[in-house]
Amino acid sequence: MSKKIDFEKTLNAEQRAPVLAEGGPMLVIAAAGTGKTRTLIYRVACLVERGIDPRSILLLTFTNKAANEMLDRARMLVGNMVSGLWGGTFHHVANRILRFHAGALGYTSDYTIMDRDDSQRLLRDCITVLDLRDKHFPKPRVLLGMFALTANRQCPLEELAEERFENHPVNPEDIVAVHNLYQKRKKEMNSMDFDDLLVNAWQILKQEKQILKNYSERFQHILVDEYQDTNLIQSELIDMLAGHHGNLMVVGDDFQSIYSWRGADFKNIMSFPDRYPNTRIFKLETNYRSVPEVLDVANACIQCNPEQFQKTLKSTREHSKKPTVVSLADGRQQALFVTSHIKSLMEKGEILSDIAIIYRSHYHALELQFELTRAQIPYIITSGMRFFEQAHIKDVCTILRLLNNHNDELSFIRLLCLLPRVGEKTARKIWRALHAHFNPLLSEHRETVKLKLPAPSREDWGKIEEVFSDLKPSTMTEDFGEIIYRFTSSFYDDYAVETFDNHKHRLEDIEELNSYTTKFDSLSEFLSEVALISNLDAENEPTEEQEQDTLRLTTIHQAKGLEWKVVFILWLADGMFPTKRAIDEPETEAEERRLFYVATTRAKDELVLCSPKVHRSRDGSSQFFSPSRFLEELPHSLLKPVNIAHSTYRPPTSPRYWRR
DNA sequence: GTTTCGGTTCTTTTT
DNA sequence: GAACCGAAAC
Repeated sequence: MSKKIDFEKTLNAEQRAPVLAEGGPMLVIAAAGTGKTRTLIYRVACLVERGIDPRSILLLTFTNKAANEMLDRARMLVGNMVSGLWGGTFHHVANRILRFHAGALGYTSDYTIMDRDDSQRLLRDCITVLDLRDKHFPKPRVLLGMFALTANRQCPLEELAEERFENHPVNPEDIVAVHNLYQKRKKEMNSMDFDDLLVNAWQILKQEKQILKNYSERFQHILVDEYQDTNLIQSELIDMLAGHHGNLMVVGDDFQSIYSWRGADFKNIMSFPDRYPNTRIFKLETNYRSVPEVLDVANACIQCNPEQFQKTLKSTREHSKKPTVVSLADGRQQALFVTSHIKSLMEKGEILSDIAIIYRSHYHALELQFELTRAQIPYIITSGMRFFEQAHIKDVCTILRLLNNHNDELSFIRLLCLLPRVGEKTARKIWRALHAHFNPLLSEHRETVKLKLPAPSREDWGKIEEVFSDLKPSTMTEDFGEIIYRFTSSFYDDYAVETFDNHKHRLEDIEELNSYTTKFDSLSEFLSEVALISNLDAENEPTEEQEQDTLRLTTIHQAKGLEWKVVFILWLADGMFPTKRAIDEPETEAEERRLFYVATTRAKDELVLCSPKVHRSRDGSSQFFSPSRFLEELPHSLLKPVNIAHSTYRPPTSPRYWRR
């Protein structure tokens, strides 16, 4: 039994009010850096301390990282009393519900979760099947974005398509046809994409009254983080679960709503008091994080979004220096400047893990990565290619996925395409010959594949067969890392050496994947996690030496909720940040501004805003930019300008220089 | 008929 | 780099 928490001492009055409140609906408007996470954790701790069974608490977060952090910190407060609490992202919780009840929608509980790459491949095939492949037909990634919006906002796809392609030679009916086929194919494959997880969980609770009753009776206390970024489906899921008892605490900040492109609607937070008439509203406005000079910039920035509900961050910290704006010639000079500035910070005794570089888009940091490597400054990137989305990781996972779900066409195709002289056409033909069903453990199934394969690939197929031929059933449930080991040693090691020039690195990744399996009790659980977690390094606890001394590079989206002593924001140029697409689109531009607000409020002590003038493409062309409107619209007195664009720096002459 | 190879073009943000 | 397209090779 842990000792009593002293709420008086550890929380301020603003935080204490929602933490110690009785039940009922509560809306906590928590501005950046005001202890939002702290409030949620202490609320959980308070409930547990009052004797509430942790199993009746549901804590919904936006990212895996936030969920892990909260559960860890709650554990520190009340010890193992939090075990049994359901905490995680909406997708995790939806998945957990669906594993029990997917049958009600015609799935089996072993359904596969498709990641973005899977969805795009399937979509590409649907377009081909319907004979719609054409230069002017929208790309899979565009369609996928639209499908996600219809799913998460429950609005008709046809209208969305008409609006989106008003002046394009695209027939909205074709888009609907692709969508229908896509939905059908997923079901045949016993697979769900990310949106299906939410929509199907919602569907089950809507149609199966008894299931809804069970869950809503179980979860007597529901807490939701980052509520401003929920979409319609998510808010309805919450409303269904919490509807009866209304013991619902949502925490958020409309200023930090940065996911509307994914269907998030900050009207959810604005209309919360209307949906729950006896809502108590709490406000957290005392910022403990940033020096006043940083908050002045943040406050001034968000003033430019007239539609927002105005509130002002109050600082508790001593005055310090103003944020600097650095004018730079181009991206390379920016990289050089950031690198040398970091070096001088290190000389002053700053540690790397207190510094972060944040940016709008992944490619904004490319030149910097190059320069940091040259300067031997260690860094970790919380963005870009995700660990589990890399080709070699996905290749290895195909056999596990097929063992788990025999209808997983995408994995079957991917597996066969690893063989020489086998491409998509051949693989699909064999899939049809198997009647869209392949159980790797059945020798007759494996034999059918062998007979249909072209001669040059049969030898390699034999190597893959070895993995399954004398597999003990216990291996599949207890030690599926063994399957990965067998697959690599008999087949994939050689394949990797022939296929990738960085095979050594890739094989190390596979070993890491293998050791990761030990954390899981079942194959199905492991595969779910692989699909739902985005980045092994970023979302799991960093190892000690990483935490000790590495610089962090991250997109603003992924920096949400985090803080560093020193923050650099890259590419504050009109057309980069805000992006070209957002300029003169009032709503998107407002969202970009909120993004800038999120970026600035990550800084505790020092904020450095970088504004290069020229972007050099790899083909040698140059693009000129004005400074970001987010800088121009701020009162100039708030910033300290530094101009090094006209120093002795000479831009590179050869574009080839950039090729790595 | 299919796969593979080589050249070209483009990169928002994520579960 | 990776996704896409057209041409060469099997």
